[in-house]
Amino acid sequence: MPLLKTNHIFITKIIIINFTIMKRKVTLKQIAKELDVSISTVSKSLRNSLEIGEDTRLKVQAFAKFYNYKPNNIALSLKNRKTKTIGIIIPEIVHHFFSTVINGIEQVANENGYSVIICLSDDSFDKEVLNMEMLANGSIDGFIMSLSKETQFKGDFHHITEVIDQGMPVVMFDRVTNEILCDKVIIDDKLSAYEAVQSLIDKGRKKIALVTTVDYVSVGKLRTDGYIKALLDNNIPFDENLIIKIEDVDTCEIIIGKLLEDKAIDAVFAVNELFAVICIKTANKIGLNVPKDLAVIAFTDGIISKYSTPTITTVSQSGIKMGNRAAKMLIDRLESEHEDEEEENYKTEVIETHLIERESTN
Amino acid sequence: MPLLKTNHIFITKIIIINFTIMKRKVTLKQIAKELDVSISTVSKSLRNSLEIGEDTRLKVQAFAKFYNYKPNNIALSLKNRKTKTIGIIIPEIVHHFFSTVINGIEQVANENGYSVIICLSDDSFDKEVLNMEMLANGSIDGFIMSLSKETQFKGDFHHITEVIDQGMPVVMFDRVTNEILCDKVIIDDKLSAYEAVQSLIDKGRKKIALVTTVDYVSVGKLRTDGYIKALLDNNIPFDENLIIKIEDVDTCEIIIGKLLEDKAIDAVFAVNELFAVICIKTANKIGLNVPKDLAVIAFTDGIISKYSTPTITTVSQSGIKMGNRAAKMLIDRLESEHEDEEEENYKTEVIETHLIERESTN
DNA sequence: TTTCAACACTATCACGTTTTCGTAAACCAA
DNA sequence: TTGGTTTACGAAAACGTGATAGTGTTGAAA
Repeated sequence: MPLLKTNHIFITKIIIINFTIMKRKVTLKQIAKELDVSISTVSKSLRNSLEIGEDTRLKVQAFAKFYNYKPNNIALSLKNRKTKTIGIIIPEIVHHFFSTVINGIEQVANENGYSVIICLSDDSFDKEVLNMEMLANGSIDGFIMSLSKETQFKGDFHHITEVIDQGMPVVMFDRVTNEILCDKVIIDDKLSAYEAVQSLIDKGRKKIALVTTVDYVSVGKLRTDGYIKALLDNNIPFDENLIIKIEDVDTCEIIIGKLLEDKAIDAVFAVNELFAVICIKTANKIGLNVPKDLAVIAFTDGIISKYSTPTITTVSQSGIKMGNRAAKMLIDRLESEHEDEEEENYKTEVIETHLIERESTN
Repeated sequence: MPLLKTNHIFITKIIIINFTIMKRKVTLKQIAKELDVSISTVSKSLRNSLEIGEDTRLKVQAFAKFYNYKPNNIALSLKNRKTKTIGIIIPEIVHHFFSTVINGIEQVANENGYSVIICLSDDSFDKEVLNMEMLANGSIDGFIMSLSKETQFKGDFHHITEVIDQGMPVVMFDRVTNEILCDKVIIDDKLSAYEAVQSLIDKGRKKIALVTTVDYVSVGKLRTDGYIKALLDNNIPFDENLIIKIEDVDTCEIIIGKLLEDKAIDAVFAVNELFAVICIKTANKIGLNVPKDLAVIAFTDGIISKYSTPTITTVSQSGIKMGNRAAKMLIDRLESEHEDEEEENYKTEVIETHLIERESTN
């Protein structure tokens, strides 16, 4: 109690403690003990409650400041039953699109005082389930996720239903499914593909191939639909042999080579920029000039398209914007949830895309 | 109590509860109440303690399983005073190298039951400090980080010292500083640069330019040292005008163009693949052929080098491996910390690099 | 019959907060 | 003096868990 009576004693005492506990995180309890008051008094003083007399209040505040007291997040999380943390589950992170989405999420999250905790499914169903279960046990307030390939293939979404049933909000983006009711952020894959193919047709291309993924990936399917619709709307016969579905990136060069040589293609629409750049390289090898002999458009604008030679015309989907929107939707739901319990009006937001014309189409 | 006497009643009861609390997360307390035993009994039953009679034990386990009981992570974290979570702080995530490091960290973390929580500094000192303070208040057990440009520029590391003093282990990678004592994972930037430049010299290149970042970025500085040493060791006069330091990526093309046109360069060593690909594109524009007229080597092997035309020879530093090692070091320290308090023998691990020869050097 | 152990469970505390409620002491009016 | 209102603080509960330390009943050995 005489501790703070004079500045001198105050300082002395602090230095001693300083050496003793070595700046280790200080708690309310320790402050209380040191200052010979109750924990409640310390807590209230730090929140500047008028319940506490000014002397005590200032004393506690000074002490706490000196020790750099910060409330323990875990304790707060437990007490408030919310963690101010968003869980992100994505198939992979070494991927331009996904990392831009994370960036977008992180921006909005940070602005609103949320942290993000990231788990990778590696496109594996089991890892996706495991990670979700792990995070769902109290670590986070809500999910933002994009489905793994395997999950889309299996069509098993029980792990997602489960967390939603537990009252934990989920926002899905890009690779979504109709079988789950929740907020979603997507682009209009079909329309964007349609417009891309239409732009090729407008430039006089007649025989347009599609290089896509296997069917169960939702976006691949939708983009294929858009491709077909564009052809049919322009009275171009649809030839199934002009669609190739890549399963393994490492061996796809051969398949693409065959396509280019055998079919007298004059344009390629690729569902991602990796496929597109491989097409260009393969075309060059067999003596085709891009864009003269072969026009190439890729879905998803990334770093490759920008720096490839020739640069690649792409359908740009802003990952940042998707991330921003997804985070906004999730946080809105988290913060409103208290007021009106269970007024589930799920929304699906569509992010606009636009064509970035570069050298690979003339 | 008669609840579980017959299967019929058991099921009925469960369905009723199911409708009532809607699969909301169940706690020990709720199970205890429902089964009319104490919380301790439930807890012990679930950990299969022999203290509890078999009947009760099985009953509790069945009930818990049905309700998909999982212990609350936050409560565990508070109790055990560890979160099983690793905090990662990096300058940016939309960056091939950093995302591979995250991937590497996540692998090892997951194998050891850890989650990762990621914060981006956006190369800003303030954001780095803020994020660290946020995470240091109990959210994580330790840090893995790479310094932001601004932090390196300011040379202010008090936020890092602070968390280390609090007893929280820190592992730094790639962009590190000698001013902080902690575990580190780096590559031998100087040696790797030396070897890259030497390989250019071995191929007969005489006038080798260096395209690098501003000096305060630690790795940029080290790579410059290696470049200079290689030149001198080969009796090639070192010309300061052949070093250009890029501050702004968007406007650097002009500077690079000037360099190529004015100086009759026959090779470029770029400290990252972005600079390298810009060099190639600029060279092409002014009529230089890569690799005939100009050889190009880049530091850091990424997606651009692989798909650029021509493909780019690079110094490969495995981000995955760096991430693996960093995570291993951190976890080792976390798990051993209890046994021998403060036996701080910090290590610096050096990840080997190797040259990946591609088309941009002949 | 007493004593001791085994059994099967329960009470309590601690982790670090915040918050609600309670209560002495002091002051004031009647 | 009595009753009532401030003032200034403290006790305790709660969040969910797990460990430690009980506790009451039963059965068996002495």
